[in-house]
Amino acid sequence: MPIEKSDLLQGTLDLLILKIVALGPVHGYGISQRIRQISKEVLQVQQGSLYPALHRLEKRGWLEAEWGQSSNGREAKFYKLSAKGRKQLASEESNWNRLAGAVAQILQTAD
Amino acid sequence: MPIEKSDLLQGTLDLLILKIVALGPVHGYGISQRIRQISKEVLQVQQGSLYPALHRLEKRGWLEAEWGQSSNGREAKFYKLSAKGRKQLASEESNWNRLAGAVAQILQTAD
DNA sequence: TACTTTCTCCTAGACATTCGACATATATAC
DNA sequence: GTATATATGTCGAATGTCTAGGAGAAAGTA
Repeated sequence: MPIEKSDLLQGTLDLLILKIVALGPVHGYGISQRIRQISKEVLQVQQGSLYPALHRLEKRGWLEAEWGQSSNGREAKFYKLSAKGRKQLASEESNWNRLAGAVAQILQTAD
Repeated sequence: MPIEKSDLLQGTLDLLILKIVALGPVHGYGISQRIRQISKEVLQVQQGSLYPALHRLEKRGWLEAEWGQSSNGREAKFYKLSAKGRKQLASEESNWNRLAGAVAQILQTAD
């Protein structure tokens, strides 16, 4: 019964989405599945977080959306990275490394 | 001129504070200094984040506070970890490792 | 046929956290 | 006497995430 903490590290959702989309066009539902799979069920995006995030990223010009057909013939909105999005991803990735590295430093202070 | 992103990874502030306090009694101002120093200026806690966080952690019973004198003779509120706080730190630390590891996995997906 | 699950999109409201700006006071250095 | 560093705090706005809903179409099961 230990309370399971949140399914994400706050503030990393945009980064995760950009990274997944960078691998090739995907629809929203597919993004959430891939995040779960690649992270071996550790990370999990709720739909109420996912779709607002996608709209946010699209509005900022980092993602471009287009309706198409998913692998089983259903309508789905596919996202791909824009040039701006690629830059943003690089920036967020290095920022993550900087900050996560710094947190690691603090956690490693001998005690 | 690239916009400097935030000074913290959202959601890690409690963990950082607990970890610093675990090293020995400190006052709030000292906590923010140590976080900055150990992280080599990468992480920085704003006062508007720090004090509410300290009160929050105290209210939850993870920190205990006591007024005393800082090294230069001024009044300062010193915090130390409670037993509950030690457990919480352990839990947050392992949670961080889990989640940060999962993020790393996603960032390492070959592309 | 009817029922359930899976896939796919979406929004609204509540909640917690963080930030920027402000307010206050003492000690030290110039 | 004026500025800087030390020290604590509050308030309001902005942001992001979650819970809890709603919707429909396809596919699998009874």
